[in-house]
Amino acid sequence: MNLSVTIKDVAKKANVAPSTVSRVIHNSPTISEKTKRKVRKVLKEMGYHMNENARNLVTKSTKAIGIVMKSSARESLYNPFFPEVIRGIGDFCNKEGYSLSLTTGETEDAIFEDVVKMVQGRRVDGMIVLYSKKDDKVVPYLLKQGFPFVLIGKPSTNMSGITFIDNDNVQAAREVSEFVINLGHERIAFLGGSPEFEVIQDRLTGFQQAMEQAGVDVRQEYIKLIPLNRTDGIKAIDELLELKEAPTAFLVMDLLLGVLLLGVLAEKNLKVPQQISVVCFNHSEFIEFLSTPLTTVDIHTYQLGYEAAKCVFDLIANPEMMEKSISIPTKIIKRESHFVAEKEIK
Amino acid sequence: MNLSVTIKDVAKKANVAPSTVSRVIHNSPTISEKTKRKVRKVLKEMGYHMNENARNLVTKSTKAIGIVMKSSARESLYNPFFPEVIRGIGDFCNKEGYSLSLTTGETEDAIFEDVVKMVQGRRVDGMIVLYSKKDDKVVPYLLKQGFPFVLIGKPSTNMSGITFIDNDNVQAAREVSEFVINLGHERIAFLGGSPEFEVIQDRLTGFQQAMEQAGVDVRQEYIKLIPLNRTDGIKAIDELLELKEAPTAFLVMDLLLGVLLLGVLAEKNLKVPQQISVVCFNHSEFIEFLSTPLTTVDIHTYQLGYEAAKCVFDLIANPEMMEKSISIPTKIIKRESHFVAEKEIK
DNA sequence: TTGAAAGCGCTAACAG
DNA sequence: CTGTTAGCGCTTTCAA
Repeated sequence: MNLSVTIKDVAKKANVAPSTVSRVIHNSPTISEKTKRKVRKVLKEMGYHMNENARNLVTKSTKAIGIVMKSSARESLYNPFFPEVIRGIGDFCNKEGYSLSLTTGETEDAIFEDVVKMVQGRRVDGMIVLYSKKDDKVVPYLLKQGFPFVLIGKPSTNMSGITFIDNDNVQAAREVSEFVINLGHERIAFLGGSPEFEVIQDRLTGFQQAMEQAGVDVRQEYIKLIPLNRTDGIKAIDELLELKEAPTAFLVMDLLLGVLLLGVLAEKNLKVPQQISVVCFNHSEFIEFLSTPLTTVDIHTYQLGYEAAKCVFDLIANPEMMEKSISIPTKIIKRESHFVAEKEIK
Repeated sequence: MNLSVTIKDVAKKANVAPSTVSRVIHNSPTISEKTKRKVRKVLKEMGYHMNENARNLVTKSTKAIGIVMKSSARESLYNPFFPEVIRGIGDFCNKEGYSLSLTTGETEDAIFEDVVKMVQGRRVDGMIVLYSKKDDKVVPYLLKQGFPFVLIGKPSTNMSGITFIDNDNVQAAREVSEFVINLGHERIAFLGGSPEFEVIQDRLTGFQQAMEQAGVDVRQEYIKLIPLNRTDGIKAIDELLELKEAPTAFLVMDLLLGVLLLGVLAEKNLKVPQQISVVCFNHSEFIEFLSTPLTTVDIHTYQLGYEAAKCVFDLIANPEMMEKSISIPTKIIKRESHFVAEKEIK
């Protein structure tokens, strides 16, 4: 391992004071071009590189931002949200010369400990919390510490002072519902997602609003709020399809449930889009690999991450900044997973 | 923001020397229980927390390990490898009280810069490189620096002194080929993966070995080495299916290609497993959501990450350690995506 | 325009 | 068993 070259070493070799070397590194305007050239030469010759720890110690900044993952990274396994959002955050941080630090805990408590370590240990300048969960300790802690952080998602009720980035899920669901309604559908199913997530509540609201406005009844038996797994998914789908008046269209809350649905429909020989329309939240390039061209709602995960990073930087630069919330628009990516129902055709 | 409590503050309040506080924190046996109790009380009262930067500066360790991502995190987007391997690494690091630091660059050069910053800036104690690519600068750099690192994958040719973790892909492919051959298949296709990846070469070798040993001809037109995307995938699959003697079994190198294949087969009304057998590398829990029960090869991505982390810790603890390589076994997860061909039935 | 000196918060000899 | 002292490598007044 290369013995490390310090500012002192460089200073000695260049016949200047350490402080001068420091100034050259920071390109201070008070240093003559001549010395700068001289010092830079030695810097290069000796292969100098900054010891970030020393710098951080004195500047009290770390050039790193922390990312709080959902308890159990496992949950992120299924869908591309995690890598996509990291990519967004990473891109912005990279531009600013910042690095990323992840929590590694698996349980809620372990993650909380990670966060405390990052914050109190001054390992990061700011944090991005990748989830929003009720009764979670992380956000309240960060809030109490006055530590700069941004939440991706919607803060749970009655918390203020939080800057967050989210989609307008009410609006997105309304739009997509209108789209399906305008195709002529009236028997529309709302499939998937645990009701405890804000996201699902919002989308449900949007769905109901659209239905109401169109004067179409929302039938409770068409609404299936279920956890994201095969068993519950199959069960819900079967129940829906066995209804005397089975739905003609499905609003699916997650791509994986969409895949599941397509499988079941294929088994039952129900053709998409000829017999059933399907629209699915959380677009991913993955859908290109499916044989059925699925219409999806793109929530722009990358943007979510990118904007979150941006906000955290603003917050770091100006800690007294008012909290704000940013809404990332969603977009319907239309493919042929739906048909124009009779009502419309006539 | 909480003004930070330092060891000095605590020392003053507890009427001891800073070094004593430090010793208490590290639970040094040379401190009397009495002082320990006293100091610990003050520690708690004042909400003391270590400043890691200061500690790192003097101990020259960082309690963090760096992860080098593939250029373009985008590539990792499609499959669960990335989150899974991170989970494995993270679990181990968490046990050791280490945190993770990710490269954020998108281009090869940017990533290289990130690595240099991490290494020279002493931001991490060791690194894990998540890919193995020919002509990549990262591994040679780490090697030259004598910096502790572990490679996930197989080092490109003629590099020694590298500790790496990999699957035995030759063996895995041989096994899975034997499995398919034993089902009675002779027209077996090998689908997918750019030939420039070691992984693909190894699997191809294993496939050929198994075929040879079984005395079955390997037909070149059954081997399709293609990049992982819809267009090329569809093209290759179509070509295979249009052969006068189309394959009766497919060895697919990636889950996504498997999904694509299932779609095409369904469209052509070819039943899996009744008419065609499919075996797919890179198992993921995702396959539970597919309607066709696909037989897959589990490469144990989590383990790959976990073992890599372990190795890096060994290397950090003992830098002079001989390089070694660890092979993570693979496992065939049998489902019903294959049939027993006539040869066997008779 | 540059240098000297102090100190960031911590650890680690070395005394006592 | 505990205190004193001297840095780790860097930045930053303050003086010159």
